[in-house]
Amino acid sequence: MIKNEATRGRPREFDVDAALETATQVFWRKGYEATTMSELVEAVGINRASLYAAFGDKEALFLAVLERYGKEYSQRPMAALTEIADPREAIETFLVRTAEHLADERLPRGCLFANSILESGGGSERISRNVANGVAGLEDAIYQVIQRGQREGHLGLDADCRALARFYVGVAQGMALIAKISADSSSIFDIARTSMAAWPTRAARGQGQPTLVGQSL
Amino acid sequence: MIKNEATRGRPREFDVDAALETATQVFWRKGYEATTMSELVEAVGINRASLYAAFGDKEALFLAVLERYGKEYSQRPMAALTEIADPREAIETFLVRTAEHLADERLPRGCLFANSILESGGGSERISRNVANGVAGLEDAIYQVIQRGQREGHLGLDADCRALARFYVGVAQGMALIAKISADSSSIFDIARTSMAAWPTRAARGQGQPTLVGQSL
DNA sequence: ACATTTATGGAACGCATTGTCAACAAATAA
DNA sequence: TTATTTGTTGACAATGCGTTCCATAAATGT
Repeated sequence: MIKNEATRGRPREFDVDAALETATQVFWRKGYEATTMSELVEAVGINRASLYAAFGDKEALFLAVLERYGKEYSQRPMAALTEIADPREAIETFLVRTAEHLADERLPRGCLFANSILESGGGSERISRNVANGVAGLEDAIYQVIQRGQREGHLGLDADCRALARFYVGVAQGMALIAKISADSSSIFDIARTSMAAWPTRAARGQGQPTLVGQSL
Repeated sequence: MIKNEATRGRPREFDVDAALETATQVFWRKGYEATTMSELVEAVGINRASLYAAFGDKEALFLAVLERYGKEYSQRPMAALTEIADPREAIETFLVRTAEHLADERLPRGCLFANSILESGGGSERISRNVANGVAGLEDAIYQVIQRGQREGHLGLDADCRALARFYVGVAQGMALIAKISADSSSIFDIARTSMAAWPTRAARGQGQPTLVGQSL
């Protein structure tokens, strides 16, 4: 976390959060490796040493950017998973909001998390772990929704909740990747819409009658 | 293309294709930006100048690597789309082979094409176009299979072939992304298997495509 | 044999990049 | 005021990067 207040000494002349937002845009557009500190310095509009003093080195700055991105940009899609009672509708809304996020022309292309995943391997270990944790958190949130839906009878007991959760995470990531290369945003909406056809209805084709034994994972 | 034969002069002491394969591994593991020429020189085991003489600069080498990767590694999954008559089985096999490719522990993590998508924006324009063309080619190949299946009556006439093709491309990309971060390869097989549940049967359950708030095409 | 062509090895160049330093400025606490 | 703490500034060091050059080695054609 970046400290934002000091009781003694000269106060900061720039807004930390605004600087972080600007840095986010640059990293998002160009990627971690390809972004230079000089670019960041110029974009943020402060001195080089001030940037280092406030955030540490490039890796620390990027980690702060990732954290802020998670709170600022992925909140709206993720919220659908807890706001909406019906599990199918919750996930559909999550996907649509994700697509809207990816299609927003005011923002850089793709998803910063997904972009960072592709870079993992060449980059630092901490960055990879950070992003991997974010994705794992998403899978878990989706899994909770689906499992609750199964308990409440919206899904058949034969549905594989873990596989479904993994599938919708994969769909979201696929959309993010396509959004990076496709100028036409209709692709990602096609993907979101089509993926909902994989949703298991309770009366799945001819499986045995549900047992009362709680199973899963 | 790289010339491999010369009638006059001293013959090359290394195998061009083997060098390209080694370079592929390095780029694949570390990414284009993060890979240095020194690493490539060391990995290939030849001299710096020889590498430049044979392939040109870093970008040209990477383009050669991309071309070779397309032929060497994506051929087997793609071949399923033309080999197998039944459209559903063709796409399912394509996905499974893709998953097998991604799960192969002898190979670097992820898919080189998918990994390279990130470089679009930070990297060169030619690389972006190259990768985008590859993805567009995949979408088209899948589209052909689905459309043929529709003509031959395997799919209902109400199926949206374009959306389906985009969906399965997105699934493949999502799998490639998950393969980068998940140590457990069961995730990608879950994704491949679950995505086939979105396949439209001829006697689709009455309602046709699910409704989705907001936009489409 | 000689001239020509190409590959090799190692050093070197020019430049970009990350990160740091010491001096100066501006605030608070006493 | 004075001391202290902290932010700002511009320049600078240190390193690593992609790329090229040059002398040498090894093949072919005449």
